[in-house]
Amino acid sequence: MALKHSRQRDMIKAFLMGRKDHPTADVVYMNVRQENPNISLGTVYRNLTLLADIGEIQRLRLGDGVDHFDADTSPHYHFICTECGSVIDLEMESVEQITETAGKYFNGRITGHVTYFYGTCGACCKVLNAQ
Amino acid sequence: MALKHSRQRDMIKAFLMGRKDHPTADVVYMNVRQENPNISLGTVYRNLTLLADIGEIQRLRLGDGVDHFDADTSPHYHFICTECGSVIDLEMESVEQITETAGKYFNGRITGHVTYFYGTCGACCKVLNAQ
DNA sequence: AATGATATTAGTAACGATTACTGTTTTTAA
DNA sequence: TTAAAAACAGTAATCGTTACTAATATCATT
Repeated sequence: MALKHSRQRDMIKAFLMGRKDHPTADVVYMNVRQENPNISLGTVYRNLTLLADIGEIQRLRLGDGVDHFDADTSPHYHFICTECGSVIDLEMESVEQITETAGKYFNGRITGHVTYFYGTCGACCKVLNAQ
Repeated sequence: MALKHSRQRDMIKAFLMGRKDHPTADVVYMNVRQENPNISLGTVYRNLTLLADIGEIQRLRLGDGVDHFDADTSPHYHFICTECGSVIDLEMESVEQITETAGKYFNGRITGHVTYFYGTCGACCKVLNAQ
């Protein structure tokens, strides 16, 4: 099944690259539809999965029951605001030593870890302080 | 709404305490049903949510799209085998300094983090080596 | 022990996110 | 230009979970 070019896939990838938040499939659908009103939600899901499978985008499972997608495939950490739900990149280096530490306590093979941080984002902190 | 005693809730809690894997709601349902065939799946979900809300059990979102539950409420890390999907406790101390590190790179307030490790568990390593 | 207020239940319907299906349209190599 | 197959739009189905409702169980008060 050789990959064939698709205008829909290009639009989805381009949209994701233009965002630094981390949209869900539905948000991608809503936005890409403004440019191509005929695009199908299934097409969005299929291409997001395909792009994630070939490593051109990253799928984020942040525990809110909805998948988020990120065009930045470099390993980096995420922060989720418990007030507004926004997802923000953290510009910190990967803490790989945590994997090694975990390995000492485990008889299998640990190949990686997933970490996300939660709390209150800057904007929500302001709002809360103003109240 | 004062909490009232419920035999169903007791059974669910007791079942969870007897397991050191981390069953899903459906697994809890299947098992508790052997003792009480009339119990409803909704009752299982409602009580798992209630028990998690009052802190008697822990809800785990491990990124596989299904919630897992753990009667061990002490903060500890989990390992997920990418071969067989099993979830295993890691006996390592909490790495709280990762939250502080992240805080330096962020202008909001970070209150916690979620980390899970993945790789190949001991049993699956054996099987893979034997092949 | 009987009463009554209400928390909880079983059973089922509804929900939201995602995937699968199907007949049609695009892509692309020959 | 043609033809194989990848991708599509549209829709139905699936899956985990939550919401609803009438009946039942719990429990403090009599």
